Amino acid sequence: MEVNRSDTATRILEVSELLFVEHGFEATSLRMITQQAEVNLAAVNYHFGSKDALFESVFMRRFTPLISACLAELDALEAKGAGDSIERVVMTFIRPCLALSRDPARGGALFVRLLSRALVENHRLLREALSREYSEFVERYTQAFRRALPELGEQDLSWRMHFAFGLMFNAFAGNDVLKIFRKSPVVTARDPEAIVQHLVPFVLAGLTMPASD
Amino acid sequence: MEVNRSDTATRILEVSELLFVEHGFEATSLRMITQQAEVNLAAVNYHFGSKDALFESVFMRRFTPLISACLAELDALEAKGAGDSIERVVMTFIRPCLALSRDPARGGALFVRLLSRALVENHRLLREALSREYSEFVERYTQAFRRALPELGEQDLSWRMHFAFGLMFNAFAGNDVLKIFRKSPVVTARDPEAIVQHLVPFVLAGLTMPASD
DNA sequence: GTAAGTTTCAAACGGTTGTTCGAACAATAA
DNA sequence: TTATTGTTCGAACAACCGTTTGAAACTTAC
Repeated sequence: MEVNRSDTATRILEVSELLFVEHGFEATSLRMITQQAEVNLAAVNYHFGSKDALFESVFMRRFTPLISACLAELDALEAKGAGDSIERVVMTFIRPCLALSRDPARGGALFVRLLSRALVENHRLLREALSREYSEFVERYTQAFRRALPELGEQDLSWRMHFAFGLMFNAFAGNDVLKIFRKSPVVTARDPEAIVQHLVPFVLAGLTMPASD
Repeated sequence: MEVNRSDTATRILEVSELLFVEHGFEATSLRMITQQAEVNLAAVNYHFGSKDALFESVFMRRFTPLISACLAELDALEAKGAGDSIERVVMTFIRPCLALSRDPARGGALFVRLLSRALVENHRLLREALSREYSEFVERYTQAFRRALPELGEQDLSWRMHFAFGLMFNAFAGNDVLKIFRKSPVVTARDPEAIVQHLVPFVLAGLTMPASD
């Protein structure tokens, strides 16, 4: 039956998202997942086929809409002829991330951490899928950045995009490298709006400084 | 005998460093390590006690000297009265990282990736050890940044340090989030000097922009 | 009602995990 | 030399892994 199927499957998806973020893919066993989701052990293989396929489902469920939202914002910006404002281009990426972080079910916020983890872990299950299906994302943003920062050479442009996206991904993922060294985090507030309020000027300062080459 | 012991133990350490970076802690089995290091399976438990303890040894072997080197540079800078130059303060962190990245045995460069992985994975084996023994690191740099950027409020200062260190850690770890989306990396050169050349101005731009609060 | 199709369930599969053990070996010291 | 200590080795341990299976339970359609 459709309702039950969906019920079990999405319960698995949600618990998996939580556990994958908390312990990582390898350290999360199907038994941990199915116990916490209160479903039978065999349910994962029945509904998703394998643990690997489950991970892809968990990931893509959030990732595809996020990428689409960013590109849609970029489309809209360029349509109204405001594509040469670097701040606005940056915001087309920030806003969908912000929306995810605000997800009332908290699943979205979790996912940003999963995304960041998957990227630095260079996950074997995602390497092909990402470069195959989402190279458009990078191409589009490279174009957009080039247009909004016309005074930069290709070298400068590459480096600054590299730093800017790394910074933004990590900021939303809440990867506070300093927090880990001491008991109380440097920044107590995890409020996504507060992040953006400080993150955007920082990123823009780096992006708009005078060209080096 | 001392030579043999060290030989086996350090061979384990070096292979582990490589495999932990490549596959992660959980996905690296003792059998993979001992096979590649050409030592007996039981050698790990004999020399290190457990897989967990091995990880701590692998990590601390590089981490402790790195932190010490940074603090020594900071000491030297303040001793010669140049502590109010934010660029020089930043460089006291950059230079030891750079030295690690240039390690001819390549172990150092690998470690920076391991460090970054461990930080975003928030490794259970490191959480306590780091905040227990290395809070001095954060304290010292917070002081140094506060002195070099006196016009900033505490809020601004926290955020900017948060962004700056996240950026620097990721840059040295070579976590190119854009690279993953397409076949050829945005930045082909992995040359540490080239990284620094572009990284430092970017970080300084964010750190020195006008205060927001 | 019966039949067909879908989903759940307990149990087991073969394989791998980290760890332990005691014997074998090597090296040092008396 | 013998005794002692530190190290290596193969074999085994119990526990856990992802996956499969076939029967039970349930839902839907006729």
